[in-house]
Amino acid sequence: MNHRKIDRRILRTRRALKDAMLALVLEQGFDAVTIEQITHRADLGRTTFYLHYRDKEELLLESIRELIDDLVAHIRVSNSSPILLAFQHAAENADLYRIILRGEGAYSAVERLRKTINQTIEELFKEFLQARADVEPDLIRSSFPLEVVTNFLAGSLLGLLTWWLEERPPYTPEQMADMFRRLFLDGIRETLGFVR
Amino acid sequence: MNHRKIDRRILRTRRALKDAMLALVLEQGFDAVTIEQITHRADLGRTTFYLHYRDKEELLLESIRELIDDLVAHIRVSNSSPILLAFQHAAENADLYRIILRGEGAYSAVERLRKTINQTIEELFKEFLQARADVEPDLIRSSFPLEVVTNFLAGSLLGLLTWWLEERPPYTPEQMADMFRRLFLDGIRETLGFVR
DNA sequence: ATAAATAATGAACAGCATGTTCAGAATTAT
DNA sequence: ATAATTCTGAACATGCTGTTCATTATTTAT
Repeated sequence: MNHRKIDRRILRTRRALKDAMLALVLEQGFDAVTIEQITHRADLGRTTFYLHYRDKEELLLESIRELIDDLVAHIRVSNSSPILLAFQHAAENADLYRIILRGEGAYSAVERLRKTINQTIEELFKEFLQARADVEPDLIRSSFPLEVVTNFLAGSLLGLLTWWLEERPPYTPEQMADMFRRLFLDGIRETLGFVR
Repeated sequence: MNHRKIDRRILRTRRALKDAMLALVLEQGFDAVTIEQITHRADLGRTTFYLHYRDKEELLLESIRELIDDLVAHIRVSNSSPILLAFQHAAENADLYRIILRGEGAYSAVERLRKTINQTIEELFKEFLQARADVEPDLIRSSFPLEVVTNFLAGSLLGLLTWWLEERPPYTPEQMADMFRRLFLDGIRETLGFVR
C-alpha cells in the first residue's frame, strides 16, 4: 500500500478542491462554475488546479467514482438488503447524489451509476437463481429477458432516489426500501389491492 | 391563429438551426458544440443565431418542448395504450430522445420529461380509480403513497427507454410495452414465475 | 410590379474563461 | 539542514461568446 508516500499537500489540495467544487455545483450548477471560483474558495492559486486535474469534469468524476466504489464496497461487506443500503448511502451522501441524479457534468454520471446498479442487480439475481435452482428448476429457463428486468429495476430505483432526494418526503430509508421492494416484487396490482 | 403571419425566413432559419444542432450534439456531445459550428452547418451567419436564441441551451430546449408537447398530444388524442404510444414516439424520434435521456444540456431535460410522465401517470391513474369506484370502493382509500407509485413507474419507463434506445435490442415497441406492463402490474415474482 | 418592412450578413470589438509556462517562495520529507 | 516536491502568481496565447452597425437580400403588402 502506498498510503504513507503521498505528500500531505497533495491530499489537502485535492480534498479542498473537491469540497469547493461540490458546494459551488450545488449553488450554481456545474456549467456555471469556473476553475477560478473553485480555487478561490479552496484558498489555492488557479495554476494549482491544473497540477492535479485536467478540467472540472475530471475533478467531479473522481468524487463520483469514489462514491460509487464506496457504495459497492458497502454492499459487498454488509449483510443487509442492498436496496436498503442504497437508500441509506444516498441519505448519507445526499449532496453528491443530488449532483449525480441531476445529470450535472458533461458525460452524465447517471449512466455510470445506472450501469453499476444494473450489474449489481444482475449478480444478485444470478446468485438468487443458483440458490433456488433445486427448489424451482424452471425458473432459470424463464424466457423473460434478464436485461429488461435489470433496467426496469435500475430505472425505478433511480427514479425513487431522485424524487426522494429532491422533494424530500418524510420517509426513512427503511420505508423507501420497503415500498420499493413491494412494488417490484408484487407489482402495483397486488400492492395497491386491485381486483384481478 | 397566427400561422400565416410568420415570415418564411424565420421558419426556415429556426428549422435549419435545430437540425444542425441535433446532428452536432449527437456527433460531439452538447458541451463541445459551438454556435459557430451550428450556424456554419445551417449555412447561416453566426450573428443570425442571436436574432433567434439567447444561447445553445434555449435552442435545444425549444426542440425538447415541442417533442414533449407532441407526445402529450398523441396520448390525449389516441385510443391506444399510453405506454405503447410512448415507446412508438421514442422510436420515431430516437435521436432527440437519446439526447434527452443522455442528459445533454445544462438543465437536464430528463427532469422535464420525468415530470410530464409523472403527471400523465397520475391523471390516468385517477381516471382509472374513478371508473372503478363502484366496483372496488376500497381502492381509493389505499394508503400507499401515490407519488411513490408514479415515480417508480416514471423511473422504470425512462430506464427501459434509455436501454432500448442506447443498446438497441431487437424488440418492437409493442413487445417493450408488453414487457413493461407485465412487470409493473404483476411484479417480477409473478412475471418471472417465482414460487411464492 | 413596386415599395415598405423585415431578416440575414459579416466585420469589428470587448469580455471572459481556459490552459500553459516559468521563476521564485513555501512546505514537506529525509 | 538540505534536498525534493509542491504551490504560487504574473504573463501570455487562444478560442468562444455576445453585441453593434452599416449593408445587402428577401419577403410581404399594396
